[in-house]
Amino acid sequence: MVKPQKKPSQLLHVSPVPLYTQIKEILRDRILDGTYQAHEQMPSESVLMNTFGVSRITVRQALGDLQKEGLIFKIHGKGTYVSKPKAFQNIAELQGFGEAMSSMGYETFSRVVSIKSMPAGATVGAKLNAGDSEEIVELRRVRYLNRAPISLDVTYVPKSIGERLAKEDLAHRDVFLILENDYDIALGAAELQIESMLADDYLARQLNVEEGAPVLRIERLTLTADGRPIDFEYLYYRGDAFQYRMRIERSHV
Amino acid sequence: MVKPQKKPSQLLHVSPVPLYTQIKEILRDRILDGTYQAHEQMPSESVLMNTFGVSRITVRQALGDLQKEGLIFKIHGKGTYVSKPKAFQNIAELQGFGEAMSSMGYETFSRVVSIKSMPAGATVGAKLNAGDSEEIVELRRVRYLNRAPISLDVTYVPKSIGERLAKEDLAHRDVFLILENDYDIALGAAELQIESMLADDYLARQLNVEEGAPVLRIERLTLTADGRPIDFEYLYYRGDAFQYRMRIERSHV
DNA sequence: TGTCATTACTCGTCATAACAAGTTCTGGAG
DNA sequence: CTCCAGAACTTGTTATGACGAGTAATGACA
Repeated sequence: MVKPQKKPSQLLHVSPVPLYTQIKEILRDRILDGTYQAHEQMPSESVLMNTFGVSRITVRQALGDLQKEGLIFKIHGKGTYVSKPKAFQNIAELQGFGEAMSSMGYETFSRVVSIKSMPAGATVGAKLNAGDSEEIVELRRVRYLNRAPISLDVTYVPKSIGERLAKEDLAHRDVFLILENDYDIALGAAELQIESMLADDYLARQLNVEEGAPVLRIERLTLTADGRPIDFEYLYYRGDAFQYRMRIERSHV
Repeated sequence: MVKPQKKPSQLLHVSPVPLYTQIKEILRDRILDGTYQAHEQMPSESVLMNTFGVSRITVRQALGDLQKEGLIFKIHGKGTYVSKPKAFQNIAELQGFGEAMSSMGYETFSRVVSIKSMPAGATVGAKLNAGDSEEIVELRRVRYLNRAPISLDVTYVPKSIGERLAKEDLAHRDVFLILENDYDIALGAAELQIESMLADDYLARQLNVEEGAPVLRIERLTLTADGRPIDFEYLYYRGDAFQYRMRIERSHV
């Protein structure tokens, strides 16, 4: 029997959005607007079942999602509680190189080493969700900080974007900012992978270091807000001259 | 009706560990040992129900947990697939080494190289908000992943905490988890600094690499939830054997 | 008064059942 | 042969029911 609801709220049973999502949103609102105060109580599952007129499974799925978000936590045998509002946003923020440096007051510019169209190949193709033989654009730049070379950036973007980027002032403008401001592409998250390696001959020349010097190698795949990969880069930083800094938050609990 | 199991494996129905956890472990093992190959299919839910002799709810809970761990992903209407092992591991979340690795199903342990009390000194003192001559505890551990040395951790904590830690099972337990669970210290954020360097003689011996091999050097200052520094570490990772992965979000929009 | 068993609450686990909503394949109609 | 409807799969959502396990308050007994 699917009795929609008697007294309770305006849950839509025929809606395209599932019940547990609707309940999750309602509860989240109540937490954020203070209806449920930080660090105590929360109606029990059976109470929520009655107020929303749904089954326990549905309530538990809503609560489970909120727990994953870190908004609430549960204690077996006692109840469900509202977390302290601490863990809101990751301070780990996605920034381009120039963005980060200029916000710290450093003078930067980039020298474009090369920019060319080529087949994606297996590795890059997989990252950018393109076929091996699909044409993409590779952009190589050396970034300078206070006139000293600091990193080599090898950037891969889809051909459509690469051809537009080629016309831009890449020496002074950040790719991230061009994508966002000029092309109206909302950026979402990035996946990073960091490792340590030794400079080979090519890298050593570009970064003006000895061959065999330590280099920080970062692989970065940037995604748009809706999750499509749009920019894949290898960043080779001089190990002696740069430190990658970030701040990360402990999840919930 | 609680029919234990007919043909299937050795699931313990009376065990203190829930069925879905047992199934999760079994499936994770099969993924890690290659029984289920990367990036294609996985038995469907109904197949798993039959093979394990459990209900769909139980299977789904096991699969859901594995998905949260990033080992698998699902496609509505198609099936469940094994993630490519590269597929990030997680997010901008503060985790200890063991925590991160064991959640991926790897076997880890630590060898305590030394643990001693000493004056903080200028650098560490500044990080931990202590006077130069204040006594602090230094803990050196080599972390092993599948029996191979993977990193050297040099940890500095206030004397009061260090003396308690000295009595703990540091070979198998994460300092983060001890602080949170046993000492009731809520952790907040951490500040990281990453750079690339070459292994010196001492590091080379500890990590079993050649002198001059690339090493990832991470400086990490961990703060409690209320912002007090509590743990300052230098982590030296073998550059050839480990990659530091993370996912960060674009802030504003 | 102090101890302990009972009870009533909480969340945790698991079964059975049904339908919805995607995907893929197949077979029949044109 | 092409195209499209439908079957046969998949995962997604939801209901109902039951018992287990942890917590806290009650009340009886010593």
